[in-house]
This record gives sequence, C-alpha cells and structure tokens, in this order.
Amino acid sequence: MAQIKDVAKQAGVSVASVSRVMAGHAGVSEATRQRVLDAVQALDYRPDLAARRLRSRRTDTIGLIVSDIRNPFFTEISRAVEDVAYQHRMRVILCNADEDPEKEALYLDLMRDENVSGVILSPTLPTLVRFRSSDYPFPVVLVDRCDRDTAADAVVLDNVDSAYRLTAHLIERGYRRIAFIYGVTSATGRQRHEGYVTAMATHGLETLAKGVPATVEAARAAASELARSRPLPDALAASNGLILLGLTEALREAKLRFPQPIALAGFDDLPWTRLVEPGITVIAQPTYDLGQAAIDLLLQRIAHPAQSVRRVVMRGELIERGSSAKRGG
Amino acid sequence: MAQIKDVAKQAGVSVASVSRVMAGHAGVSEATRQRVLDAVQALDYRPDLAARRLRSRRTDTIGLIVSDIRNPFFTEISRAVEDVAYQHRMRVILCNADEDPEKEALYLDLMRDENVSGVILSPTLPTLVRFRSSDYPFPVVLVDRCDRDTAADAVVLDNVDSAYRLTAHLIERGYRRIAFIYGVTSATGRQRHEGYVTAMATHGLETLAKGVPATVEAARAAASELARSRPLPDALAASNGLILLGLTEALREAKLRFPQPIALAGFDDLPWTRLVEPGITVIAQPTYDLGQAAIDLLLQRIAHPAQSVRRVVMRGELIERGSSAKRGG
DNA sequence: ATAATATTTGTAATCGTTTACAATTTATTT
DNA sequence: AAATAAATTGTAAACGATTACAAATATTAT
Repeated sequence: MAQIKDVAKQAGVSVASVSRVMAGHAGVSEATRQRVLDAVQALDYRPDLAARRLRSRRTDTIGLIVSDIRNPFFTEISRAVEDVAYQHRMRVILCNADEDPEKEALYLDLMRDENVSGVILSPTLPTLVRFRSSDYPFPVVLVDRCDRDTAADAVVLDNVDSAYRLTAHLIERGYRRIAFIYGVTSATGRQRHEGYVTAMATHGLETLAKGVPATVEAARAAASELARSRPLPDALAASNGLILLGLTEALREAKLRFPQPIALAGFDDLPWTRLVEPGITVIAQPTYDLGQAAIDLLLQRIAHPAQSVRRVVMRGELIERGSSAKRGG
Repeated sequence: MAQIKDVAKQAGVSVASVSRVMAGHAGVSEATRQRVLDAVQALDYRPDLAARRLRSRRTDTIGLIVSDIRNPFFTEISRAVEDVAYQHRMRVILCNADEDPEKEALYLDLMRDENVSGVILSPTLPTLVRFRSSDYPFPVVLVDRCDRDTAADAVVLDNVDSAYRLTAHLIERGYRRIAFIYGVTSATGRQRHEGYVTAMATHGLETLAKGVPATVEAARAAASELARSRPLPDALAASNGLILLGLTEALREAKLRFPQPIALAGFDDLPWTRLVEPGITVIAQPTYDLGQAAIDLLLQRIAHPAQSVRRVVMRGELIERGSSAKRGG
C-alpha cells in the first residue's frame, strides 16, 4: 500500500502538501495540487484512516442507539441516518439497547471509547429522566423520545396532539367506550396517553386506558382481557405499531371483527395495516424525515457546538381506513 | 483523559506491562497485573482505539453490505450480525447498496479504506458472477445469495428445494395453473424459479413464470396483468416477501379473494402474512440463524484464514395457511 | 529597486498505543 | 553455589497520518 510519503516523493513535494491536498485545505497552489492528484492516482493512494483519526482526533463517526432495529420505525430511522451520514463521508455505529437502560449506558460508554463525533439516541425512560448533555463528551440528539423539559436537541412527533386527533376521530365516528393500550415504560406511550386522556375528557367521556410493556405479547394479552370484559369496549386504540399488531392478533383470535363489534386504530402506518380487511386507521409518522432531521441536527451541532438547543416537532398524519368506519353507518 | 503512561506511572510499571495487561496477554505476573488493574480503575483509563488500531493494524470491525436494511429479511440478518459482533467486541459498519452494483463496489472500496477485519455481503447478480475472494484484502462471507460454483464462504437457504416444496404443495392441493412471479435480477429469485420449474415439470404441468424487478410495485403490476388474463391462473406464488406483498395488494385491488378464485403463496413469513385473511402460506426462512451463521463463519475465517471454503445451507420451512387450502375442498 | 506583505512550501514534532528486542529477575538443574 | 533455562519487565522504535512553525517564494505597495 502506498503511503503519504510515497505520494510526496512521486509528486516531488512534501508530505505536508499531500496532506493539505487530500484534506481539501486552502493554501496550496493549483500546480502542486495537480501534481499531487496525479501521484495519488498513479499510486492508487488511500489515506490510512486509523492514522488520520489518531492524529486529527476526529473519527467522523456517529453513534445511533435505538431499542431494536427490527422495529420498523427504527429501521426507517436508521436508513435515513445512514443515507445522510454517508453523503457527508461519515460512518454510523448502530446499537440495539433492547429497552434496557444498562445496555444503553454500556453503549454510550462505547461511544466514548470510539471517540464518536456525535450520537443519536432514542432513550428509555430512566435514561431520559436522568439525561444531561453535559454528561457526555460528544453532542447528543434525542430522537422519538423526549420530555417537555429535557434540555437537549431533539426530533419528535407531536405525540400529544396526534393521539388527541386519533381519539377525537374515533369519538366523532360515534365510538364512546374507547380503550387505549399504550406502552407505559416509554415517553411516547405516556405522551400519547396524555393526548387520549385530554380528548376523552374534552368530550366528557370516561377513560379506559391500559399501560403495558411495549411488546406484541403484552398487547395481545391486554386485548384478550379487554375482549372478555363486559360491557365490551367500542373501540381499541394502540400507542404504537407493536401494540397495534398485538391488538389485531388478539381480536382475530377472539373472532371479533372490526369496526363491528369493535373498532380499531393506532400509531404507525405499517404495510399490513392497509392489507388487513377493511384496513386499519392509523396515525402515520414521517419516519424517514424524523431520522433525516435528527442527523441534520446532529451535523449542525457538531459544526456549531455552541448554537442554541433546538427541538424539531413533526406532525403525525391521520389515515382513515375501514377499521374506524362510522358506527352504525 | 488518562493515557497508558499515566497508568504505568501510577502502577509503577512500564507502559509495556500495562499494554500487556489490557490486551490480556500472557507473561505478566499476577502481582503487576493487579497493580495495573488498580491503576486503571483509579484513573478510569480507557485505551485510545485510534492509536491501538493504527499500531496493531487491526480494527476489529466488520462490514455488512446489504441491499436495504428496510427489507425485513436484512433487518433480521443485521440484528443477528450485530448481536454476535458486539459479543466479540467487534463493531459493524452497515451499508445499503440498493441493489446497485456500483454502490456495492463503492462500499467494498470503503471497507478497504476502513481496513475492516472482514465483510458479510449479499451481492447483486453482476457482483456475484464476477466475485473472486482474492480481489479483496479481507475475508468475505456471502449471505443469502450465492451461485452453485462461487468459491467463497457462504450462508444460504435451500432455495431450489424450498421453491420445489412450495410448488409441490400447491399442486398437491389441487392447483394446476400456477404462476410464479420472481425477482429476475437476483440469484435467489432465479434459484427459486428453478425449483418451481422442476416441480411443475415433474408433475407434467406447464410453467407460467414472470420475472420482475424485485420491488412491490413491479410485482403489483405483474399480478394485475395476470389477474386480467384468461384463463385466470389457479394460484400465484412469489419468490420473496416484497413480491408477495405486491401480489397481495394487486389481488386485493382486483377484488380477487384467496384461495378462491385464486390461491396465494410465497417466501418469507412476515407478520402480515398471518394477519391477512385467511392467512398466507409461506416458506419461512430461519433469518436470524442465517445471520448468526454468517458472522460465525466470518469470525472463524478471520481466525483461520487458510481453512477450507465452507457453505452453510439452511432449510426453509413450509407454513401452510388458508391461502392455499385444498381446491374445491 | 526595496520593503512589506501574502502566499506557498517544507521540516519535524506529535497523536497514544503495540511490540520487537534486550535486560533483568526468578526458577530449575547440575 | 554456579550454570542454565524460563519468566517477567523495560526501552525505544514503530504505526501513518496531521499540523505547528519556520523558511522560502511570490506579490503588492512604496
């Protein structure tokens, strides 16, 4: 493998000049620039990244810590982050923390070891409540999950409003006993719960909410229980895609069709929500955009460490389908 | 940040001893080992990875190049690879090549720049036919896609056999005009097509196969066309999950239910195949296991560069659901 | 033409480890 | 107890770039 000194020799210049050309720095004449470029080409020279990273103390790497890449929401986020990162010649280290605060801490430690330029984090609730940017030697952008008063760059959905609109939609369609099954351990679940509660209260209805661990199994169990309760709820709403899947499976098992005797709605416009007859009403999240906004924000922060803290809030879009058709209509 | 020399001073030993202890090398007395460990603890010393990588010429990083992480198949693969990699204190660089040979080449080049320890690759057809291990300065394990005569470590499904079994199942259920829609640009699509053709021929049936780009849209278009053709096929079979989704959407749109007037089956046991009434018959791939086997193989290869070339073939499992219920039964 | 300034170039130190090799200490054999 | 072998330790040279800083050259102003 050719090294920088080989290039320097070939081009008849010093290693400093080669380095400057490679880095695209100013202050090098067009003549030498061309000679260096020719030499680079001739020798097929590629700078050694390890050496560069050691000396320059920059890794051009960012960390992405999510609960599980298999969650389609995070799959899409990760794709967006990687797209933008590679466009900026940065690398991404992806970590699955499995909703486990200890793993989260472990991976954040790893980020320190890797000397990353920045981190995008979707924190568990315990990590979120304790979160202080100053605890980390790198900038952090929160994505998807964030408290009202967390002092950190963040990109999130308008969770409270979206849940409000979803609930109001069900009410408007004539449903009254609306049960809300939500992930109690997550910030988003709680915020969406808040939107649900507000909507129900505004319309003078009693709430019927059930917090569960955010897994398909837990949601299925909760829905099975609700399916056996009397009086039966009119409608079931889920705070995210995983839970919605659990509800759908449970209703199917209990042979309860929707919208009659029970309507169904939830978060996340996954491919199957369109396929399951007669289609499931959902709040669609602009997932790719959320990821893109997160990495954009992080890159900005890396470039300007002192800029003021930013929060990007994106709007969820209600997609009405058959599962919430007008009651008795 | 504490450096190795600080630790050495604190422990009253040389930097070499510290390095040896950190690397877990033999040939250091228990006494100094303990002193070093104490000093490390006291100073919260973490070795600088950039320096270590420069000097040792090892990055403990592996590359994973797939078409698109949003394909649930690759999502699962990537999760498996990351799980095992982190267990071995290795990092993963994930790349989405979007079925584009040029991007693939680009990313393989990037892997060289990163000086990775090895790569797991799911190649496009053009890359596969040209593939020679010796073209790369790192070991490569192919996953999902591999030719009969490619001389490289690989982990794949028994594509031909699985497609044969899926087709035979439809035949056994009484279907005769079975159309096979497959990804013509991929190695797996072609192999599965081969299994389909063999099964049809064995049973003295005429084939009705349609190769398409492996996208939901292309599959939908192909299925719409088939749905308008006369005589109508008895059954539609898809060579992968994306195509199966396209077929399902097209049938839905054409208001054709399954299994009557048209049966449906395909590859990949995605969550929605269970939910769409009356359930879709599929070949389930042991996806996580495939990923795990790939990284296991790669780690072995890294440890023993000269060991003989290995191929791991895993069996697909037929899951019978309502979409292929006995005809007229 | 000279001085002052701006631009371009080169030299050499530096980033923080690992590791070859030599030196030392400890254990074993005679 | 001396000689030999084995185990442990330390010294210093890498690894291959970047980047202060100084030196050289080119440009502009007087």
